[in-house]
Amino acid sequence: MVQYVDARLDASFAALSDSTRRGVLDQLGRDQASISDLAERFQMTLTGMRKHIGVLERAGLVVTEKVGRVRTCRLSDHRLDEVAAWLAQYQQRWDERFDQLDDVIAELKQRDEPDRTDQPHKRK
Amino acid sequence: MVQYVDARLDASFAALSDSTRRGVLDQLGRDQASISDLAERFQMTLTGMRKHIGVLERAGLVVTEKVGRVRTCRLSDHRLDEVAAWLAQYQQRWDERFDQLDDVIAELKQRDEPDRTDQPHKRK
DNA sequence: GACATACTGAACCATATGGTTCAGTGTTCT
DNA sequence: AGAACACTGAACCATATGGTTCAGTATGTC
Repeated sequence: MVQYVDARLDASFAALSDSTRRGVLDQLGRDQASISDLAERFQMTLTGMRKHIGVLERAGLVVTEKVGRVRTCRLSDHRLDEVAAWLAQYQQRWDERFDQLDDVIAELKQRDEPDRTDQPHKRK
Repeated sequence: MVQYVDARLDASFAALSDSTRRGVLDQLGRDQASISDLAERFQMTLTGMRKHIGVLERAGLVVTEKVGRVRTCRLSDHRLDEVAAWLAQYQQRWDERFDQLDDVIAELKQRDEPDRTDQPHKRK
């Protein structure tokens, strides 16, 4: 099951790694749009845009529905929470790591100046 | 200059779209490591790991330094703030969009039943 | 000096990506 | 019925990705 989360993270990050696709998400955040609309706005062929939409769909970020001859694209209810969670955890650990560095530095300082034992640490 | 941000976002998201690389970041968050250390832990050849490190370096997420014959890898001070900012903005707009949908639905209801103006909104 | 270690670079492989063109298919408009 | 429209699918292209092997090079160790 960890693998599924991993695969979804892979797909989400990969889908977001293209600025055209980020632009499409942005656009769909304003209003739903057809493939033609998006192709015109981002100056590319219908086929090209269809592929981007396919990537976003497979990543679960966009849903589409075809009515008559037009396929309408909308943001899905996938709020990128897993991505946000990964990122938050990364940043938290990053901060902790630098707190530890602070501690090490403080300890080294204490070793250098052993009589000043009541120095406050910056963070933590 | 918007393009530079775009390119950095591209590189950051692309770097994060592989679970081995996310694992490496995680590992480096605990402690610095050599290419050999990482290659062994993630069960791949030195050359393979070197490539992943190259991707992470180019994305600015990792810095390396070669001393003697060993290259040591560390997290860089790049805290993924741009990525976090993009994500936060996306989620914020996503929320706003669904709030707007609530409003539209409420208005439609009012138009259908003009005498019942005090109905509470239902959150989708 | 001989040998092991740690990495590097080139070459290769299969597959994916980001795009195109071109030839359909099905829908809507007149 | 015929034309215009919106999309689809296949084929193609150049480049990137995620991995490998193999043959170096530089650096430590005995």
